[in-house]
Amino acid sequence: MSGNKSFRPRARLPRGFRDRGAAEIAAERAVLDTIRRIYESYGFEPLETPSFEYTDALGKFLPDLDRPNEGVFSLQDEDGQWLSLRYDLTAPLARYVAEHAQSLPRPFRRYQTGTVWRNEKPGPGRFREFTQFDADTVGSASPAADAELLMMLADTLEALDLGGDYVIKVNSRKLLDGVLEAAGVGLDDLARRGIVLRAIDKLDRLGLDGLAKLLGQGRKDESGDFTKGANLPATAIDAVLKFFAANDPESGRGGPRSNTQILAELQSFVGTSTIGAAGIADLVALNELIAANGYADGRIAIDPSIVRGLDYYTGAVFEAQLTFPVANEAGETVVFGSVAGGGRYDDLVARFTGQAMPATGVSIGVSRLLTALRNRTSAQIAPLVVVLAMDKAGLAESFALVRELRAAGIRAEAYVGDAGLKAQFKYADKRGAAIAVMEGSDERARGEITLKDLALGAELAKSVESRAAWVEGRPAQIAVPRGELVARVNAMLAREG
RNA sequence: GCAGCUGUAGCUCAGUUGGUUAGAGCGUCGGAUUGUGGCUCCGAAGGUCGGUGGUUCGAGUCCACCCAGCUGUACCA
Repeated sequence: MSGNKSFRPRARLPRGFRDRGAAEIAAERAVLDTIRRIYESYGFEPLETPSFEYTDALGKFLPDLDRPNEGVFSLQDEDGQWLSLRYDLTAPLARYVAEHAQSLPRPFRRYQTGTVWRNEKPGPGRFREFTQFDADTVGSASPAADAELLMMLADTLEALDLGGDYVIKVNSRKLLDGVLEAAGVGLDDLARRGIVLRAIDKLDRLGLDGLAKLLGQGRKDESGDFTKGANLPATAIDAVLKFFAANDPESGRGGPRSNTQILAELQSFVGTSTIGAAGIADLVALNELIAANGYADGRIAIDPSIVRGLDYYTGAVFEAQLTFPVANEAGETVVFGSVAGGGRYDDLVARFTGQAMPATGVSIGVSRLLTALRNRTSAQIAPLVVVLAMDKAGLAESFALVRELRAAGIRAEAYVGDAGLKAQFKYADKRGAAIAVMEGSDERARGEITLKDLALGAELAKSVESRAAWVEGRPAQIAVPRGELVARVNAMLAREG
């Protein structure tokens, strides 16, 4: 590289990764603070774990290959062991609990936020590096633990001003297993079960027709790509389709139906399946709790078509979807996944310990949520005062001025560039500064400073016609005694609101 | 991975049936104005026309392959 003088690296970002500026950071902080406030009010306590874990602890080794799955970013440690960047916060939690089970209270309820990484193809609202905010309850098999998380998620989304713009859909993997069992798909037929579950997951996009094809021979999409089907017998396909036709919460018999109505009709579809009956019992218990607390008003809705991709889920599964269309930078409406999800993963800790340890959790996709809200929210940033550099003699005094302002709790900076005054004003504009402070030789001689209200000045500039008048008039600026700096700045900021 | 669409200045785009030196707006920088943001005027910088090969007297324009981006789809262990 150094041998080739003409080489210049192209300044560019790896795909799926993003730079984030002041506005987005402020917006994310606001969201994180809100979520944290709600989670803490529920009594969850914080936990942090490292970005890297041993790949086997994440369960990301390819079967029969001494190599991590491509979906995680991995590297080999000096001793040859594989490390991977965490792809969610749940697997590290399972490792943590397995490592410290003896000393933790049970149920153990913790929250955690942080960056996770997935080496996948990026898309709308899908990044290779993003922020999640999780809460989990480990050590309780009770539907009360799931219900609590659902209600807390609803409270959180409300606190994020999403009231009326989301729905949390709940299902149970046990229920799905029961339906499949009743339809003749054995629980041990993992490959076929996977295909069927993935097909069900696409019901909202493909409809019953698409689902029927995926359960049978397969389906060709508009682009001509063929997706292999599950090759179920016709009777099984009928049974599954009937189940979803009857339990579509949207279209079923004219409008959305209540959780109780849906639950009442589930029984006939699981037949004699024990696991199916258990799934229904879980959902009934869960619904009683949320209904008694007023959350079954459409915010939390039973929806038997919710599956979730991760295969470690064992019981309740849920996801929060936004109910308004999301547009990309080009203004096109785009297919946008759920902004939060979760469920019960009763076997994840036992992977390490061999001891049963039921657990359930929820995860908010903070990055995706921020993308969806991009055009709806703008976080407030404290106003900025810039002290301009008039001449070298005043530099030390500039720093004295900003120190005074900061001591009074005002965000202030001294201009440290070397451009002329005109450029300094442009700089202050670009920074979005509220006030510029000037103390040149004229002011010093009189023991004064000059304050300029930049927002007001910009307003007044619209009605100024000649440059001479604009310069001479010096709109929106006043000379005040040096000693009144803080008081006058505060007064000016107060006027801005 | 599969498919469709799109690649021309920092950004948004124009560029005729292939024809001199590839343009505009915005933005950037400088000046008019050596201590005042806006408006106006003047000037400047900024381009491997995504890449390679081909057709042609001549290619930003036509052809082939490749690359990248977007969107959808698949996969997401």
